[in-house]
Amino acid sequence: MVSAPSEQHGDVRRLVLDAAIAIIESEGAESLSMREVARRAGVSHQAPYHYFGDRSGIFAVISEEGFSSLAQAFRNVDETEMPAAKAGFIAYLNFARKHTGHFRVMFRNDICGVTTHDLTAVAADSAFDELRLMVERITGPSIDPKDAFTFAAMLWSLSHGLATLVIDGPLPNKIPPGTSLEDQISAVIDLSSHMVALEAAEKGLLPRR
Amino acid sequence: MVSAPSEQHGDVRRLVLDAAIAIIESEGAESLSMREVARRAGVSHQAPYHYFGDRSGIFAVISEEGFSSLAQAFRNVDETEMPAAKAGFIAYLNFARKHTGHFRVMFRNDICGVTTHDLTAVAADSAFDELRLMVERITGPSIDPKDAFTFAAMLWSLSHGLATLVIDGPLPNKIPPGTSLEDQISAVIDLSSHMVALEAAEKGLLPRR
DNA sequence: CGTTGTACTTGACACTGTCAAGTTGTACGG
DNA sequence: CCGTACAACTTGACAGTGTCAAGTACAACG
Repeated sequence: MVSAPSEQHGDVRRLVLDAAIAIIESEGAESLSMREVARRAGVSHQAPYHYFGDRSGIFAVISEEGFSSLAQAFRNVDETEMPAAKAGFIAYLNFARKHTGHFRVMFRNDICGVTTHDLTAVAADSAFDELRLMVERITGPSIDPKDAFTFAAMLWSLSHGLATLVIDGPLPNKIPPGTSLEDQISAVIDLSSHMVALEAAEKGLLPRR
Repeated sequence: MVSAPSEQHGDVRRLVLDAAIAIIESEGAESLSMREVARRAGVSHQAPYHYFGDRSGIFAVISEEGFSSLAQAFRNVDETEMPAAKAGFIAYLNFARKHTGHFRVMFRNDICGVTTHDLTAVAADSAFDELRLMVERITGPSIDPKDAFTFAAMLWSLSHGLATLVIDGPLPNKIPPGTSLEDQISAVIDLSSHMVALEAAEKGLLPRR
């Protein structure tokens, strides 16, 4: 019979996973080597292979963890202090900056295979469902489901694009003199949430409050 | 004295570059190997190294090409038939879908080093400048430069997020039953450009026409 | 003809992902 | 207490990879 994972078991697995995430955070997903991961975790070069099957397996688990964590972040969004859209943007960007290792992997079908690994796909789905719930909180529940999907996709695009450009893209190199990156980011977020509110209002969708 | 590159020179270089782009397009940037590139181009395993220095060098050149090409795409945007914002979104998405090999590399600092390779950085800058010019065409020239930057960053985020999600992200797996991916994409684009127009109008920035 | 430089090629090395086969420990049925 | 079974690893081997170093072929120039 299969026994529950022992502490040791969980330890090594976690150790390996954290080593991988740390490498991705500092070096990028490209230069992650299973053997280097093993070295940092203090185990043999085959231990990671034992837990994750192959290289794409470890990426898949990181991706799954990331999507679950993102869904949780959406769930925790507190829209009492500011418009839901703004809170959502901030939550998304914070997630990307805090969990850069995860974030870099989550949207890379070529290495983690959202389509091929079932658990990852499920986690990604639940994150998107959470986003759709947030849209309903922005627009009210009267919105047509198809419009809600479109709205959610738009919000996701906006959040995701901003986060990607900030983390890996050329945007930080281009801030005009006299302003800081943080200033620019919050300016973009303010502009975006204002714009979203305008759109919702024009559609007759009242932001609840 | 340095002679102009001979035909042969350009041929091999182009051959190598195109082989690399083709591999990235079909397999992703992760699994690009210099030796496989060389094999496909029919040269020795060191020929690519000769032209591009190292692996990151070939990515840098592809990235540079991509940004130049993107700048050109912005320049070619024809806003006589539809609002400039909408035309811009479509141009961006078309670029990403048509030049997927380039696009996958352009926003990956970890492998191509926008910050480290000067030519790439210059090309990225000129693409962003082109985008800012487009913003002025949307809002009119009266806009404050700082606001123009924020506006441009927002537009870039929106375009980039959508393109990324469509190409590599989980969005295509999530289209609701009864609609096609193309339908959803154009719905998101319509929503986005409508929203941008609202924002511009509210700011008193008239879309010229 | 000799030199110089470009455009490559051949050879070597340490490192990588992965397959195959061991080893260790531990839980459990008898 | 013994045997067996299975998880949790380790050790060993192999083809493939990026990159350094050293060659070769050949055109241009003096």
